[in-house]
Amino acid sequence: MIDITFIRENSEKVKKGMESKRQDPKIIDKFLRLDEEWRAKTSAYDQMKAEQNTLSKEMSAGQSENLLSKAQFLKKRLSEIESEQDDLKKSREDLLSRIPNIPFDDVPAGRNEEENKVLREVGKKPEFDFTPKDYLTIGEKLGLIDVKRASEVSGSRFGYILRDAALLEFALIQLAFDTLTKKGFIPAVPPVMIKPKVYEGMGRLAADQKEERYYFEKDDVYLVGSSEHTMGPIHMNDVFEEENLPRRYVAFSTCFRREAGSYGKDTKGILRVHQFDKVEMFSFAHPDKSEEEHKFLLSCQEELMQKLEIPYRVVEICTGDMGWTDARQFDVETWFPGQGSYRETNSCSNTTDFQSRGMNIKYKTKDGKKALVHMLNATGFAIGRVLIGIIENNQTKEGNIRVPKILQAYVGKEEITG
RNA sequence: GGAAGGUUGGCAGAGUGGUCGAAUGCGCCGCACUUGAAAUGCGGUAUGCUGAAAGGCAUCGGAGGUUCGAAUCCUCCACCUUCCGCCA
Repeated sequence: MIDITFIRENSEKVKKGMESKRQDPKIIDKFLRLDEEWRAKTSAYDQMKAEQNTLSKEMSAGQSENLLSKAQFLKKRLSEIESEQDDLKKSREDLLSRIPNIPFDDVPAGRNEEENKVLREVGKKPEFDFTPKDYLTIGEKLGLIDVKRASEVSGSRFGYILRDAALLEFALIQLAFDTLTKKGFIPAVPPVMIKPKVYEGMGRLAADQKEERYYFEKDDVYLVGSSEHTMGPIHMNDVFEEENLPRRYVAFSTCFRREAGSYGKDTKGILRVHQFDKVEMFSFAHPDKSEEEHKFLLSCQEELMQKLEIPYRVVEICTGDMGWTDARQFDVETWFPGQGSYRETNSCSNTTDFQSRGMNIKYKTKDGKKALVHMLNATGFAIGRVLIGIIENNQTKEGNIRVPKILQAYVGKEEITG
């Protein structure tokens, strides 16, 4: 959630920010109008309530008969005002949930992913003396991926990860945890179900995201789309000592996404599925240092990719393509030779105080005051997509897959063959 | 799934209709005393909204209700603890 005082004082800036994120800036005017009405109503309510409180005190001191009729009138009037106030409050909150985080001033402006800014390309693209195949052809032939059977069992956009591919999954998880816990990240396996109220606070049930979530009506819980969603709330209502920041976690969980609105997009294979596993980094940082922390998380992502010896590029996401909660976002895109293109495998976001406000996560400043922390999240390995990267980059002429050096010890072999 | 008990400020814990935003203790902060510390004494110590400020309003797990007035009474819900059942 965005800072309401900031909207009141910087409405033009917020409108521009919304426009740059391709949201309707008129929402701000509507919001400000309602906000003002709500404040007027609140003040009227408070005044009348004050009158009632005084009256009650007088009655407790005696002479209740004389004052009773006045008290009863106040009671009736108050309940009317209260319901008007409630309506205003609801509409106001509804509008608030339609305002995203505002990008930093120096985020590249742009409408869609075509205007993202490539910062660097790292690693040498493999050269093949044959036409490289796509991961699904190789994976199916070697018995590593089965989407046909998965679709019969579970529907479209599911996959079985089998044999050495399943072993590779655990190897990747282990590699990520080994690498990151050495840097002081706290290892975690979070819940994958989350209460609506908490989810809202994380900004992940906003108007544009709700359709993306799985929801169990009977239990009133959602399935998380990422371990980010339950790692942020681990410090709900906490106050950090300043010296304990940044606090970093590396979490593993399955992620669930309805993929609503992506019909026809990447329908084949396991690139875009309803369920996948992911290692995620999460950080709670001092607001003055969150940009620095953001770069650190990005460097961790790059380190992990470099350990796999797979070529990738780093992209700064333009305003129009950014996430709802983000003030700045980098993506790591992995080279997929079978497709002849870079595809998003990692994302790295600074949500500033957009999530910490909803979660009420603060730190104590040197002069004893409390202020909101900044919250950041970054993909470690999105397993399915990394597998694609490994398979396509390390394929051999014979249709086998060389196991990246660093994973060989985990998997127990140098090459995956049929 | 069944039964019982519980949820109050950083913590412990009092409080069963009005003077309770809340006793007391611990903790924490400040001051005094002290070479320093401990001990002791004095004072302070929840959050949010609103307001230029003074102040006002709200909050005792959550939502409703009764009442002129609710931490306190009623209803529903959530969570915790213990026991039974079930289960990896």
